[in-house]
Amino acid sequence: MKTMMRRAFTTCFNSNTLLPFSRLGITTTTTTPCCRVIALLRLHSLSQYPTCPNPNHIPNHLSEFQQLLLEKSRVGFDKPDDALVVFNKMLRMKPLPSVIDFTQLLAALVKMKHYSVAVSVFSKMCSFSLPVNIITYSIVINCCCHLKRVDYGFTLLAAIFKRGFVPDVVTYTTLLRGLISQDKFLEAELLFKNLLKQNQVEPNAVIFNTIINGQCKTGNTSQAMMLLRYMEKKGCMPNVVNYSTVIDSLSKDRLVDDALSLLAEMSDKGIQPDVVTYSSLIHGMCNLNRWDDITQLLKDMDRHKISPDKHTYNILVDAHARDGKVRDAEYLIELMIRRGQNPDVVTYSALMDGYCLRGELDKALALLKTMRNNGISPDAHTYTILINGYCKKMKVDTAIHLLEEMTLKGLTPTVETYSTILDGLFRTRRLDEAHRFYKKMLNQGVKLNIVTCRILLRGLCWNGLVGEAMTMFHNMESCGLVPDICVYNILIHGLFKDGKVDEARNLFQDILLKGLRPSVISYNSMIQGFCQEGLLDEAYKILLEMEEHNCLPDEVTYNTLIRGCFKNKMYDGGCVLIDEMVAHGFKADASTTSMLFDLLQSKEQDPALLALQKKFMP
DNA sequence: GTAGGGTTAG
Repeated sequence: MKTMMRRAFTTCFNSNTLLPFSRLGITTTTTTPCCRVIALLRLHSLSQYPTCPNPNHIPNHLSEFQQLLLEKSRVGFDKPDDALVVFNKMLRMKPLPSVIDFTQLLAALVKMKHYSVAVSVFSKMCSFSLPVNIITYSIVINCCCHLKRVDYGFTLLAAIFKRGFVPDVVTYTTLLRGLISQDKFLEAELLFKNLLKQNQVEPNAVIFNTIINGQCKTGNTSQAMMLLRYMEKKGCMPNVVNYSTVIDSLSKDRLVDDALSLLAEMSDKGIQPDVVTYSSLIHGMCNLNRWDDITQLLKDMDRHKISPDKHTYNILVDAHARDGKVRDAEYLIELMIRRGQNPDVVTYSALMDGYCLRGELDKALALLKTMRNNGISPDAHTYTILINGYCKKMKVDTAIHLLEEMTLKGLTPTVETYSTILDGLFRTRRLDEAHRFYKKMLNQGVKLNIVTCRILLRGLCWNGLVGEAMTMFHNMESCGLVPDICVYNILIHGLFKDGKVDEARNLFQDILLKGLRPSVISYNSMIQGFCQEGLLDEAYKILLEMEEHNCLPDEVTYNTLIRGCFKNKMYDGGCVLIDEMVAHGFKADASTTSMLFDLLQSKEQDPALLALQKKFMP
């Protein structure tokens, strides 16, 4: 009897309904697509790397100063004072070193990231009336930008004009980058437009890319694409960096097929893609689990004699680790070492994330030690991954201990670190501690982001404090945080769970009023809420509304509604929906299947139920 | 020949 019923299921719902292994990313065969990726990498014929020139070789035609400087820029200025020693030596030289020599000193300091020292050397140069030129100024403006003082950069621009120098395209590019890095993209765009309008600069691919990149980073990839077209129209041929920037942004937006079109386009135009172009695309494909495309891209790289670099390997290690394939990730790391690409903190953190996702905390912890033994310092992100692993296993005390440890090691916990622990405290229902911890993180000056808000709202709802969640929701905008669709979804779910149907209904209506689009999760939450309350009519109306708003129902939508029908003894409706679901290519999930299983065994004498039993038992 | 600005990984 049971076998017969199971057979009925398999014909009706296709196979592996109960255990959709492949969709969980768990595969038991050995010829998975990602294995092919690894096999391909192993066969990659491009393991020859250009030999580096001997870094210890110092040409003997350099001046005494230049030798000193070259030495310093290689070993680095241990203390900023070293640079001042060199500077003072230069001041005593006869004849006085040239403007190029002094500018080289600044450039060497920039290379060591001693931006503030460079600025103070420059101001000394000015006070001694030493010669400077537009290049010197551009370097110092760049330092100001790195020190988050783009305003000083503009003060220097004024000084440039005052002294009769002419800012060039590099000067302006530096300033634009400074503005963008300080979230002043609109100002940057305005300045750029004015520079073009007034013919102040002859724009090149770099300055265009600065703006293109700014548009990409502010979520306007389509505008970046338009600028790519515009620069070409203006006679400035886009290069591989311009294309790679847009391709990367498209890949991040999951528009990988558009990214592939751009790749084809650049090849048509004779612009050779490089390892960055391919790595960006591979990253995009990894996010969508499009393993066949990854294989194809790696083949293309091989054909074009482009070797994967550390970034490429890190992307692949991360993709495998996140897919739970830690053995493959480990193997990729071995492979990258053999290919001369040294794994770094990003590589090992990705692997650690894989261990944590599988709950293999011992391995994750052991990896932390391995990293240290290999001279790689775990950073704040590494610790956050580990902390997240412990929180997900409900071992919040260990997580808090790790937070203390990282602080002792001089690492600054980020908002992600704190949010992770907060989530752990909520999950373990340690409400008082969550509250205290939240206050503490605010006192630390941590700036909340939208993810923290989601954690707080979900934590409050989860613990039956929907009222507090709603209060927080109403205060969000005063903190400069705009609720997104996830926030609405969390609250709708919470309100229904608390029986607050009217409030949930109102909030759902607010979504459109706020100019947001309900996601499939929003609709599913509404359907689930209405079904729970026995409001099947309203639940069904939501399904129709989805179709009106071009939001395709998914497996969860149908399963929720079908279970709602069964629970409310609407067997006919459930039956129709099952047919519709199967017609859309979806299957019953485990919970619906077991519910139906029970119904088929039921001895209840409902005519609709009998019809249902007849339908599923041949 | 000589000094400055651009794209990728958690």
